[in-house]
Amino acid sequence: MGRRKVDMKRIEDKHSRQVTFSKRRSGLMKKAHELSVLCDVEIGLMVFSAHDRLYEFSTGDGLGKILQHYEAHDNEGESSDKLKTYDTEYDGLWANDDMLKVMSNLKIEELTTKELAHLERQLDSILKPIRLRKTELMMETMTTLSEKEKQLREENQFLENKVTAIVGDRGKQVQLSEVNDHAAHSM
Amino acid sequence: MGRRKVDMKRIEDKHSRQVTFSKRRSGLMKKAHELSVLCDVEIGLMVFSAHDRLYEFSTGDGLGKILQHYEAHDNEGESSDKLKTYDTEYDGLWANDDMLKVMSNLKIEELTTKELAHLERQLDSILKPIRLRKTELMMETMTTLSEKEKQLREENQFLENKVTAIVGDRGKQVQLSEVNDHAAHSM
DNA sequence: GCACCTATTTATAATTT
DNA sequence: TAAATTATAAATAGGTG
Repeated sequence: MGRRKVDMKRIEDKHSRQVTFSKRRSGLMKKAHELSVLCDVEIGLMVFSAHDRLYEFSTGDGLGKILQHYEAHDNEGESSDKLKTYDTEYDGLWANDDMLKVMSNLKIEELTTKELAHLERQLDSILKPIRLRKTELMMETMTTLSEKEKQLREENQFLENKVTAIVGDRGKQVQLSEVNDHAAHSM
Repeated sequence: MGRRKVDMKRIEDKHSRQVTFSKRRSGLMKKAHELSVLCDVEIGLMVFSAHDRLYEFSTGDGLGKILQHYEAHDNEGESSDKLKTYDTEYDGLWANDDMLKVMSNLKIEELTTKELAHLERQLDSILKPIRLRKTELMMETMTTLSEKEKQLREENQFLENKVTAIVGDRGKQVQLSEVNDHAAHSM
């Protein structure tokens, strides 16, 4: 349903895939919601991004209920209870901007495995754009310097030609060695 | 998407509701399947009809795997939207790496905590020297370019002085504008 | 109910801003 | 880069057999 028909196979272009994932994911959530409302049925939907982020939709108050329903439905119900507990108490804990402040006051030793895992993901998320930005800036600097170098080389060439034109070839030989001596001093 | 727009509320007519349920349910399943294929992601979807009949869709071999994934996931899908923005930055992290091959053959879900910890340490120790080396190389390049720039500036200055000394101040003015025109062309 | 039809609405791929 | 726009593909409401 777009400008053109799309092959039903993995989208190879990374960027397109991400964009499509975002659009179709929300489209799917919307449709799930509509079905649940129009037909008054229970629905549970979970989508894991390629990098394991969870996006979910469910009727009622959370997938938990739906999962219980599912398991009650006895589909060879596996999934031992030991992993079943998931707490919502940390939701929104990091939503504010003062994360750094909170972080610096945390006593790592006192955190649970779950909290540490959460923390680790958060830190990685923060670190990534910082590193990208650093690389970006360095790339920019290098490009600028390269251009400057090119320009200076050309000015240099132009001036050399000027000198050659004025004093002739013999004079140029002398000058070039003088230039090199001069330059060597500045290193 | 039909002969007319439909209110987003429970369809009261039993027959219409059933028909719509059937049509939209398969539409939803299809969309879930498409998303999973196009974007290469894991999806679990369960729909319970009004009469408690289960309709499900899932990638891989069954909802069981997806549910385990979900339950192991400590339900962080609801947390900080701000950080979710950076999701895309992870794309391609392994993209052009031999590591990708190794990784894709691993069944992460089947590894023990100890094995995962080991893997993590290994990855970290691989990542660190790569990053250090990259920074090192970029620093080196920038330093070299800076030095080259400095040297060229000095040669340039020297040549300019030479020209000035030979043709005098009036000639120099003319030449400098010529130089600038010349340089402008190279940008 | 199911399969097909088709006028319309909706979703979305590509493009623009 | 992301948000908005646009052109087109796809889903589907209401109907028919």
